[in-house]
Amino acid sequence: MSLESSPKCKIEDHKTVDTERRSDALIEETANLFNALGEISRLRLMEFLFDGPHCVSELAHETGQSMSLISQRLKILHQARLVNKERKGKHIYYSLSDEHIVHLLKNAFDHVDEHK
Amino acid sequence: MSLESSPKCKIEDHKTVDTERRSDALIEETANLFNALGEISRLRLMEFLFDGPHCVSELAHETGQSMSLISQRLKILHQARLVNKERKGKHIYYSLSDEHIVHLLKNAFDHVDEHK
DNA sequence: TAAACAATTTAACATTTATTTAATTGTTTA
DNA sequence: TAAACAATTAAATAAATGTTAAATTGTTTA
Repeated sequence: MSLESSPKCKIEDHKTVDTERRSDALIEETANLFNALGEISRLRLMEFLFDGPHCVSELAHETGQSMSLISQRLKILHQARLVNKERKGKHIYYSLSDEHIVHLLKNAFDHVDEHK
Repeated sequence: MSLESSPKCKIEDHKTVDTERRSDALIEETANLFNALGEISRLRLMEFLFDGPHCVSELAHETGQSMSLISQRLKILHQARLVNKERKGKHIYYSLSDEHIVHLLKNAFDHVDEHK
């Protein structure tokens, strides 16, 4: 932090309410969840999964993109625990992790849609 | 897309449900909202704002970071319509844009907290 | 209106992230 | 078990993003 841009106003100016702060770990994981959703192509993948489970080749086919790309995107969503992964024979099926996530996504879409 | 990694499985393999897709604009704006929340420092700022409106110098003071940095982060949150901005004298007060957003954030924190 | 204060902007740099292509791993089936 | 298929990984590059420091804008007050 530069000294120049440090605020000089008196602490008394501000009524510091000082509500309980969440742990660094919680903030970090939640930021990671949002970050995974914060990219158009990955968010589209999540939207595809509203229908139910899809395998990688299916999503690649539907979006017209390479399996490699889809797989890498799904990996990020999986690491953020936004999707589940289950192998059935040759295919690996991905699905939205739970109803909590479905709710969160629909909420966000609705919010943005209302504010247009 | 490379030809090599293009899926070769037959379309008949996949039961394409083909649910209505959201517009590119809606997906883009929603991704932008999530993206703004998808960074630790910005998410912390949002958490500070649970208390109520805070001005830039206040947030800089509370976080021990430069006003420039805080201002730039708030700008991103503001462009994503996550916070409102109101000048009162020398200070500009930022606040969470609405209850929708408060709800969305608390939801996400709860979800991540449960899955630990 | 000049000085002081609060916030923003700009430009440079460092870091992170997305995409492409090719190689590799794991599973099924002939 | 070899060939075919589905998915993942790795490495290289290109693009986007976060931070720092300095300059600038806008508001108040002496």
